[in-house]
Amino acid sequence: MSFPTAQHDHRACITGAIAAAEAECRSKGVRLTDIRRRVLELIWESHHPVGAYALLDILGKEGWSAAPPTVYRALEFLQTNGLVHRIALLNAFIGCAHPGHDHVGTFLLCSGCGLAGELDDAAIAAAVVEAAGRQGFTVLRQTVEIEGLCPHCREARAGA
Amino acid sequence: MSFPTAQHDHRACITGAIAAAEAECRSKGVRLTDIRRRVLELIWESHHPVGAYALLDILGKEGWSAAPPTVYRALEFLQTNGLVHRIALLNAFIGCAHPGHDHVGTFLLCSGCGLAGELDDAAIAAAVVEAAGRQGFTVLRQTVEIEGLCPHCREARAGA
DNA sequence: TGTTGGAATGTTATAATATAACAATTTCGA
DNA sequence: TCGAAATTGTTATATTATAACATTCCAACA
Repeated sequence: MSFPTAQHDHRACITGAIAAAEAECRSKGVRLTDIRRRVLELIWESHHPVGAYALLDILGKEGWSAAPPTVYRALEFLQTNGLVHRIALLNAFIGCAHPGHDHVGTFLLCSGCGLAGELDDAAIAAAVVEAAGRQGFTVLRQTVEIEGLCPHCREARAGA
Repeated sequence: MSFPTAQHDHRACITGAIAAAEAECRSKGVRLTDIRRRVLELIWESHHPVGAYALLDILGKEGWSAAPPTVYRALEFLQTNGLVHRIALLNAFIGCAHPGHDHVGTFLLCSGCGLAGELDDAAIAAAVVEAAGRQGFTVLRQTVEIEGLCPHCREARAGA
């Protein structure tokens, strides 16, 4: 699973994600340039899905020559290479928990705290393909975004 | 099912949708005003999901005093009352095929022709709740958007 | 029947998200 | 080193959505 928990080591998580991205890019023969790597790091450093303009602000403060296309290009590269996902409901981006491993993007979005987690659930994907198939529809890509309450926020709400 | 087929009577479909909306609003004690009804009709008249600004253009040409808030307010009302759905991937709106009947929005979006259909599949919804539940996550709302090829476009592609 | 209060709409301005188009620079193999 | 392709810089603009406040409408009530 990958819904963030309190005790996970976020620093190590970022380092690992970058290392995995480096490996993935090497194996694909594509270039994880400075700006692309930095955008990926920023996305992983955030505890929530991040918007393009939030990334842009940070890059600007860090001294990068940054305009919207700078960020959107980096994001496009990262998406194309399976390193980040775009959450359509939020217009925001989140690091991919399983780069390289071809998979469907399924996300849990907590309405309480804003945390997001990626789910890799074969049963959902299968049910989607099955239901679509019954209509003669060929599935190319699935977007499953689940809004609700994470364990922590549910507790908090129940307690109140 | 509700993926549009060639032989369905679109005119009758719109009339029925409006009648259902009237009934739904009456039973809820909310007002389907002229502008709200017209927006709903325009959405049903379109064979594809429609963007807010496309609606705005049409309303303008029809002589309504229309600015963005006009349309967005109508859309918000229609969404709140379960009469239209917003497709997050397209920033566009589609008539709800099952108003009144509380349900999850699951959509088939054809990448070939742009047609969209609504699916009401209990198995997908159940799989989502099940998978989320295993993470201790309480589901409030599901967004399932399935991109792919409708039967017609698949044929066309295969033939080419 | 007049009035009054909340709902709905009008209007102007602007925020937030995303892309087009073209120039300049970098990279990397031939 | 040269040249083509990829990447980045830069300016401008398109697209989607909301804030804020004024005005109008409408239904319930005195």
